[in-house]
Amino acid sequence: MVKPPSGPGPERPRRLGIKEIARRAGVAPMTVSRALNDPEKVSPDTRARILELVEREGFIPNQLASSMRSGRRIIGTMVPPLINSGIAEQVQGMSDVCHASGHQLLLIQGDFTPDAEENAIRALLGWQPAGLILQAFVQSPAARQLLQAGTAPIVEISEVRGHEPLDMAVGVSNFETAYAMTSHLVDKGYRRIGFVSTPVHGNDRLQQRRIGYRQALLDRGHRYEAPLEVELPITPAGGADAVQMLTEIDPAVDVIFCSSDTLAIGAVQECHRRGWKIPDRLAIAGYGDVDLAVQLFPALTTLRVNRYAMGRRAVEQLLRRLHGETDVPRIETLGFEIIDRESA
Amino acid sequence: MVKPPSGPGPERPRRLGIKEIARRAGVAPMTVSRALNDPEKVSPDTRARILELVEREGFIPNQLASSMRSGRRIIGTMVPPLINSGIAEQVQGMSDVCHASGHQLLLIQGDFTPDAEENAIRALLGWQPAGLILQAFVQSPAARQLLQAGTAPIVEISEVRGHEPLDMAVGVSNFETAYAMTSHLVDKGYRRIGFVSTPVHGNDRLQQRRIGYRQALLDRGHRYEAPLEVELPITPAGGADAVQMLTEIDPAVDVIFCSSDTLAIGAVQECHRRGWKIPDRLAIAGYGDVDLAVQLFPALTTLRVNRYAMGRRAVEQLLRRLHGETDVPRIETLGFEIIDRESA
DNA sequence: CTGTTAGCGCCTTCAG
DNA sequence: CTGAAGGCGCTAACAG
Repeated sequence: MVKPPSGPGPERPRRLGIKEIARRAGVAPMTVSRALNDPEKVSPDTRARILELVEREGFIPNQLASSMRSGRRIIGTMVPPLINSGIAEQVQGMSDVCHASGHQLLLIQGDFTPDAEENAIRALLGWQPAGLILQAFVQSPAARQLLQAGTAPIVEISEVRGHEPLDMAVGVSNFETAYAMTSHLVDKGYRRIGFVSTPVHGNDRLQQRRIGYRQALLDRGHRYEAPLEVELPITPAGGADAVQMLTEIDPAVDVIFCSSDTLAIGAVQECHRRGWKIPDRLAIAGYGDVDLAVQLFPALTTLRVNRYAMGRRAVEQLLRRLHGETDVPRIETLGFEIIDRESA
Repeated sequence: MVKPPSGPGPERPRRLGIKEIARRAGVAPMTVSRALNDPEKVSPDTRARILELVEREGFIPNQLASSMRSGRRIIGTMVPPLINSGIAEQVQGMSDVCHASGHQLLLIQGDFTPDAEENAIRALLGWQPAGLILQAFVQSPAARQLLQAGTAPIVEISEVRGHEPLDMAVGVSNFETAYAMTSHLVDKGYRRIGFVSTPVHGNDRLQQRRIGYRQALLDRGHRYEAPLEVELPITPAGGADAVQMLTEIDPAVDVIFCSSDTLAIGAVQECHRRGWKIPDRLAIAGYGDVDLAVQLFPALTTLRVNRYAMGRRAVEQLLRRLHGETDVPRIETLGFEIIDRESA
C-alpha cells in the first residue's frame, strides 16, 4: 500500500452540481434532490423542468455526498482470486442483485495472508458499506474484531457445517456434497476410491469435503491400508499429478474423486495421454460442474452447486436485513446435485 | 434498477470518528487527520499518542468524506461477464495495481445492451472515480458523451487497430494476432483452414481476428470456394458444433482455428468423441492460452496474450495520467506469442 | 408543494 | 507544530 493518491489536483472543470441545476431551474437545491429521489413530492411541471435540465446537462448526482448524508449503498466484498474457479459466477450473481437494488459492488480480491486480509477488510470498511460479503476465509483475529465492531451486516459464503458465522452465512455443506459423491461412487461399484484436493490446511471447505469422503467410505465399510488421498494445487496439472501419485500408492485404484473439476479435467487429460480408457481403466469424478464438464470427452461425472445462486442469495440476505426484516435465517444452506455422466 | 436503498436507517451505534479520537487524545481533529496522512508534520509524541488510540479503537477513516474533500480514489470499471473468459485475469491485474496504489476498484459487470451500458456508466460516474477502465464496447452515443464530458481519464481495454479511443487504450491488435496464427498454420502445411468465432457483429476484436485470418489467407494465396467460417457461441459446445459444421462445408478441412480456447477445447473433445486423431485427422488451434491449454490432450496450440498484464497496464496508464505525466501514450499495444504445441 | 437550516466526516487553508 | 474556520455535495428535518 502506497500512500493515497494525489492531492486535490488542478482545478478540473468540475462537473456541475445540484446547486447549479437548481439555480438554472429557478428552484432550491432541495427541490432538485426531491425531483430525483422522490418525484411524487414535486409538482409535475417543476419536476418536468428539472428533469429536462438534468438530462440536458448530463447531471449525475454525487454518490459520495449522497451516501454520506443518507443511506449507504456500497456492498463490499472480499474474494479469493477470480481466476480458475466458480468465484466469477458468484461475483456475477452478487453483481446482478446489487445493481437491481441500487447498490454498488466494491471488490477486493487477492490471495490473502492474514495480514493482507486485515488490510482488505479495513479498506472495505472505510467505504462505509451497507453490508459485506466475504468469500475468503477470515483468519486473523484482528480482522474478526474489526468486523464485529462494525455495524454492517455480513454474509460469509462458506462451508455451513461446523462453522459459526460472524453474522450470516450462505453455502453448502461440503461434508454432505462429498459424502454424497463418495457414496454414489461406492454404489456404482467402485472399490478403491482415491481423493485429491488442494491443501486443506486452513480451508474448511476442503477439510469438510475430505471428511465427507472419509465418512462415506467408513459408513460403507471401505477400508484402505494406505489412505488414497493426495493434496495438490488446484490446476489441471495437479489433476494429472494425482493420477500419477494415486496409482503409485495403489495400482488398483479404480476411481479418483477430484475435489474440483479443474483437477478432474487435468486427470482426464492425463488418462488420454496414457492411453487409458475412462472409466474402464480409471474413472474420474469432479466437483463443480463447470461449463466444460458436459462437453469433455468423456463427459464428466461431477457435482453441481449453483455458485451464481449463492452470490445472489448472499446479497439478498444482506438486503433483507437492511430492509429491517428480523426473521432472516442466520445460515442458508443451498442444495446440490450429482451429475452422473460418463467419466465415472 | 429499483429506487435507492433505505433511508438513514435506525440510529446504529455509529463507528467513532476523527472528532472523538481527537477529543480523547486531547488534540484538534485536524491533528489526528495529519497524524494519519502526513505523519511527519506532527510531533513524535502527539503522533504516537494518536496512533495508539486509533489502533486501539479500531478507527477507520471514512473514505467517503475523505474522497469528497481531497482526492478521488475510486477506479471504476465496466466489464463483460466474468464467467468464461480471460476477463477474470484482467480484473485481477487491475485489482492488484489498484490496491498497491491505494485505490479501490468499483466493478460493474453485465451483458450490456446500449441502454444498460449507459446506466452502468452513469452509475460509475456518480462515484466520482479518479479514472475509468472500460472493457466492454461502448456503443451508445449518449454514453460516449457522458464520458467525454467528464474529467476522469479513461482507458479502454480493446482492439487497438482502427479504433479511435475515447481517451487511452490498452490492448493487442487482434488483426495481427489472428494474422500471425493463420500464417503459422499455413507455414505448418495446412491447406484448408477453418475459422470459428462468436458472432462478430458489434465486436471489433472478433471482427479484427476474422479480418486478420482472411488477410493472411489472401497473402499466402489460399482461396476457398466456400468460406470456411462459422459463427458460434463461445462455449465448448460451440467448438463441438464448429467441427460438425465446418466438416460439412468442406470435408477436407484440415485445421480449425478457434478464436477462443474455449471453442478449441470443445472442438478437441468433439474429435475424441468421433475417434478422430488430433492433429492428423483434424488439427485444432486456439486463442488465449488458458490454464488448461497446456494440460489438454493433445496439448493445445494457441496464442497467448497476457490478460493479467493488460489489466495492470490499464490501471498504470490511468495512474500515470493522474500523477500528471504528460507523455502517456494514447495507445499501448501489448505483445503476444504463438504457443506451438501438439494440437496443430 | 417548496424552501431553509444544518450537518454527514473529513481536510484545505490560513492563522497562530 | 497545532488549531479554527469553513466547505466538499447532498439531503433529513422542519418550517412555511
